[in-house]
Amino acid sequence: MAKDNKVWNQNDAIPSLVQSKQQLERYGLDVDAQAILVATRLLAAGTKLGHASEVHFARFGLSTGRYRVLVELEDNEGEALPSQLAENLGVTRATMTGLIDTLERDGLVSRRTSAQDGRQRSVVLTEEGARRLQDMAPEHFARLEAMVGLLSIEERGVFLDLLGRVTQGISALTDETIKPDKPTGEFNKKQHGSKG
Amino acid sequence: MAKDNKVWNQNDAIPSLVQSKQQLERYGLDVDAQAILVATRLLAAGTKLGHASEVHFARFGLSTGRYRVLVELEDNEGEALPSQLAENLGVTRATMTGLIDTLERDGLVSRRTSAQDGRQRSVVLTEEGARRLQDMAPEHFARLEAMVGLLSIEERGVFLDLLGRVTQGISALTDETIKPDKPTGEFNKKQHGSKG
DNA sequence: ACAAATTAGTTAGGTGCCATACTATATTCA
DNA sequence: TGAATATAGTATGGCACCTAACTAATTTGT
Repeated sequence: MAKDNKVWNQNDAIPSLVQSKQQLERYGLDVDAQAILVATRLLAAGTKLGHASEVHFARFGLSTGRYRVLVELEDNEGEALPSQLAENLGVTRATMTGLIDTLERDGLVSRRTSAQDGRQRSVVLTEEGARRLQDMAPEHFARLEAMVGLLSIEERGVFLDLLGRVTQGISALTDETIKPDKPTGEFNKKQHGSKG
Repeated sequence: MAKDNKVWNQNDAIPSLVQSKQQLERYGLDVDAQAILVATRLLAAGTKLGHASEVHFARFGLSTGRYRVLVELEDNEGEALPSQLAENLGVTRATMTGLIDTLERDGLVSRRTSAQDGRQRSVVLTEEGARRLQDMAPEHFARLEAMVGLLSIEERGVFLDLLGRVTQGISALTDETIKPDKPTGEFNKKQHGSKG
């Protein structure tokens, strides 16, 4: 039995160009292997990022979503409606309920019924919530900075540009139909707002 | 009722440089705002990617993890051990059990007890599993290609390089301690966020 | 005024993944 | 030989997030 020294990094599954080529060959597809490589690496990075983000915020007793709720509250002068928060964070109202539940249980936010509209229960950032943000900020931002520490200032700008376009491209995975490959405009996905 | 003409609804609000600056100012931190912006955008992209990936694979009755299991099996001539799969995919063995359970239930893989080692139960890609991969391949790879379609060939190369280094940097979020960053032989500042 | 429709928020149930602890088999060593 | 240990796989329980259905409050239509 092989006695590999498994270090157990998450480095394991970095897809290679050879793998992409093999796959495309296997299925008899005429697709640019490099594009597939970029996309596959991106997906792998996304998975890794998501996990790392949860690990990171868990250090401060938070999750990615709950942290974002706190920041969003702070950006809104400490108070916001659940529906607002849900929309701004891109999660469903049901998810927001769960996030707020936990935050409230931990004393980081509190719910307040609206006097004007009895259906609304606005969410308020508590002192402890604000303090949590303050306390975690140094380490949080230091780690974020370290994350891009392997890029030079210049490269960060380039990366930002490219990442922006790639992020737009993510919708190619979720769109109903496959769109023609043309790097010209941005398209609206499916509208979700009030009746269109 | 506010009827904003926000065209970017549903998607997470894209963090801006101004927001990063405001945050750093609010907490009194001396950190490069652009670095934070890049990191924050990256985290947002990661979240979006993870979700989009699940949506994408759900079209084919799979999840991201289950698809990766099938591909890994195909790369290993249709058979592999759960522990192998778990290590190669960077998930725990417990997670792999769950993935295999579902794949087996759907008839895409089957379990086979090993004659040599009674503890091992190797996983075999079934005909239907191979067919599933074949069937989904055209759309799958077309969507992947479309995802990076907003990047030119050259830009893809650049992006690949930068993404690789950023992916390495993700460990900055999960490491026990914050490591000093050494970009390309330059000391920016102290990485200890301690004020004063 | 009052039933119908709309809206805000919550509850219920499901998926994907993980950590911990457990069972069963194999190996090591006194 | 037999107990201790290591390994392979699994069961259990947890979190994050989702969709769909639900309750309560407001608005609308006649």
